[in-house]
Parts: sequence; C-alpha cells; structure tokens
Amino acid sequence: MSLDNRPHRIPTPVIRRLAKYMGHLRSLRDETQEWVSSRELARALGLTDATVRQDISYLDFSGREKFGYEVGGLRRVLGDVLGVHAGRRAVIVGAGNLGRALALHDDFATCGFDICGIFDVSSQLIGTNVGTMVVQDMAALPRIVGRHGVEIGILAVPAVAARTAALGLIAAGVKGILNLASAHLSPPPGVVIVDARLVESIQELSALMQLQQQRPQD
Amino acid sequence: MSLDNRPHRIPTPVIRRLAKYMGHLRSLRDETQEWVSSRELARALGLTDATVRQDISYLDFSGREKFGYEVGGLRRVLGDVLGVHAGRRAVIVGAGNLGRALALHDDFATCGFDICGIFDVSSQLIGTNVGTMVVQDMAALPRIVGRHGVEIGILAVPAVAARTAALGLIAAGVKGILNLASAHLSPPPGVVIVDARLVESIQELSALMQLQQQRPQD
DNA sequence: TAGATTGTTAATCGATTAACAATC
DNA sequence: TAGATTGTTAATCGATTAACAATC
Repeated sequence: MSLDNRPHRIPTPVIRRLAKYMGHLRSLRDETQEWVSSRELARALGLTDATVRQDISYLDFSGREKFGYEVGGLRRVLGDVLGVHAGRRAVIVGAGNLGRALALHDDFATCGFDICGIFDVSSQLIGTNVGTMVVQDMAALPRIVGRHGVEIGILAVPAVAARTAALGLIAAGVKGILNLASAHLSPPPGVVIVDARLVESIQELSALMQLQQQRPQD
Repeated sequence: MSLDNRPHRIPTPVIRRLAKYMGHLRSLRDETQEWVSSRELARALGLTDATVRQDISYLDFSGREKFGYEVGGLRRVLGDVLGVHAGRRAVIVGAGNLGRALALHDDFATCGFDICGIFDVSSQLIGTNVGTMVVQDMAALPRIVGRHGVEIGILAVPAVAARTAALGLIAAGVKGILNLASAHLSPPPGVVIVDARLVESIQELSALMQLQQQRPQD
C-alpha cells in the first residue's frame, strides 16, 4: 500500500559502499563460497557489521539468520542498483594518455560498461588507433551517441576544454558524466556528474600524510 | 600558550574541499585577480559560502573583511596543507595502460608531485620505455625509494597483485599509497592509503543515474 | 556612513554505530 | 537447545548550514 514501495533515495556514501561490496563479491567469483555475513564483508572492507547491514537494508534483498547473505543474490541486486546489468554504453572524450588508457582498460567492460567510442578535437589524434577503436572527431559524437544509445560520457580532457566537452556530451544526449578533468562542472537537470580526479586524490593523500607525521598518535 | 597552536586534525571532507579550492585558485593563476571571496569560491565549486569559510578557518590564514582572501596567500597555505610544496616524490607500480598513462600525465608534476620511477613484475614490460623513464623490476624498488626519498606509491596493478605490491612499497619505505587497484588494503600504522577507483566511480555514477531516472524530482 | 565580508557560534541535518529483539 | 546472525530502532557522532556580531 505504502508509497514507499517505490525505490527510495539511497545516500551517496551508501552507494559508494555498495560498489565496494560488489567489488568484494566479484573477487569471490570463482570461489565456491555461497554465503557471506555482514561481519565478513565488514572485515574485508574495513567497516563495521552494523554499517553493512544498514546499507544492505536499502536493497530489495534479505539475508538469512545464521547464514548471512546469499552471494549470488546479493551480487544480482547490487548489480541492479549499480546499473551494471543495464548494459550501459559509454564514450570517452579526450584521447590523450589518460583517455587512451581508459579505452584500453578492460575493467570497465568486466563490470558491464561498454566503451563504444573515443573522441577528440585534435586533428593530430583523430584517425589514430586505440586498441580496436579509432579516435573520432567530436563532431561525430551526436551520431554515435544516438546510434548506440550511449548514456555515459567519460571526460578525460584538460581543464580548459572540460566545459565545452561536457556541453557537447550533454547536447548529444548523454545522461551521466564521469569527470576526470580538473574543472568543476554543474550538471543541468536530468544529468548526473561524478568527479574522479587523481590530482585531488594524491593531494588528499599528501595532506593526510602530513597530518599523520605531525600527530602520529592518530 | 594553548596546545592548540599545533596543527589540529582536519576532517577528510574538509581536506577534499581544500584540494578543490586549490584547483580553482590554480585556474586563476595567470589572471590578475588578487582577492577571492568565500561567496565566489562557493559559487565556482557548488558549495555554500559558510562551508568555504568554515573550511578555511582550519588553516593558519585569515581573510580580510570586504575583500575576501588574498589569492597568493591562500594558495600558499593550501599548498602547505596539501603538501604540494614539500616536493614529494612518487613511484608508480604497474606499467599497464593505466600506470603508463599516469607516468606520462603531467598534472602530477604541475601540482608538485615528482614521478621518479615506474615498476612492474612482468619481464615483458621491464626495460620498455615510458616517456623518459624505463620500466624497472620491482626488485629495484627499495634502492630507488631510498636514493630519491620517495614517499608516495601509486598502485596501478590488477586486484590480485595489489596486496603484494603494496607490501613491497611499504617495505621499501613509502609512507602513502594512492590505490587505484580494485582491492581493499589495510595500512599498517604510519602508512596512509587513499583509494581512487574508476570502476567504483562509474558504478556510483550509474547508480545515481538510475535513481534519478526513477525519481526525477530530486 | 552604508555595505560587504569575515569568523564563529549554535542549530540543523545526516550518517554511523551500538544494542538488542527476533529468528533460525 | 545454544549460538549465530539478521533487521531495525535509538543513540551517538560528525558535518553542514544558518545566522549574526564584528570589522573595515
């Protein structure tokens, strides 16, 4: 009866941990382990068991007392939430070192994300090979996005080019952007942007190292 | 007098935003802008001005009423906290597509992190060129770390190899690890690990897209 | 002066953890 | 049965935001 049968909002920190759970279950893949407990997941990922149970309670999935969670079933519902079963297609914008590496990185494919194009504006790069793909002109983006039903754009361009590239992706019909560029982008309604910046991560690391050296007791 | 003149603990969310502020100031670099207000920083980065002021209050730095923060000074204290002036040296472990791309990525150098080696265990990769560097055997790691005072290891290896590689880095004397591998690592005391996983980020994006499509009002 | 902006306190909001009844 | 584990509530903890006095 309740309206809350519809999928509820899941807090972002929870979503991030769900992705971690998925990663752990994937590492169990070939093993024959059939059940996993909240305690075991927590240990493996450096969390508390209460957090794991709370997180899993957001899913349409139940564990079983004394056993824990059935590995295959949990993998299925996690995959549903994380959209890895949706067969999402993605394109990469930016065919520099990072963009090319991502195009060749088969982890995306392993996790259900199909990279179906790589684009750039540089005439020096357009036409060059990246694995089995050929770098295409940004002008070809709308056509490819339309033809393949591309939903995700991976932005691997210099900061100065980020805004224009993002607008191009959005105009082409992409609904989500993974932003590796060092520029802040505000998504229009209906578009989601997630930042993933290596420079910020290494700076975070460096700051934590600094603080740790100053107050080693922590 | 107070003991709290010593550097206080800065919450991780704050540190992450400090890195964003730094990125924004960097984008102002060539410009002649001398002052920046909390309001302006907030706008540029999608935050509130209260958050910006609260964050900056963790720093040993003061703004000026009616003017805001002096750009050069703020950049200096941010750089201190983020360790970008420390001239930190880093090595990359894993000379696959991602590792090689990171070695060639000059954003790290631009931000004050000096990549001074790339390592792998594969005899097929050892000895190959990556820019001006040559891929070295992991066995050479302790020597290089010692000689150059390397503090950071960037882990870009497959999940199965992550633990061994991390132990190698730590044994060699590295104090911080940027972990791009899909494996959870628990740092020993005195070592800091920050995770930066593209697969988790794209799954987070995908989940947010899914939720957005289900509840577009959010 | 009036207006803009900081620095900081207090209030709100949200996330994590502890605890425990229910269950097998 | 006893013991292990879930699911969930309530308590705690921490982060963000609002508000405003102080200042130039």
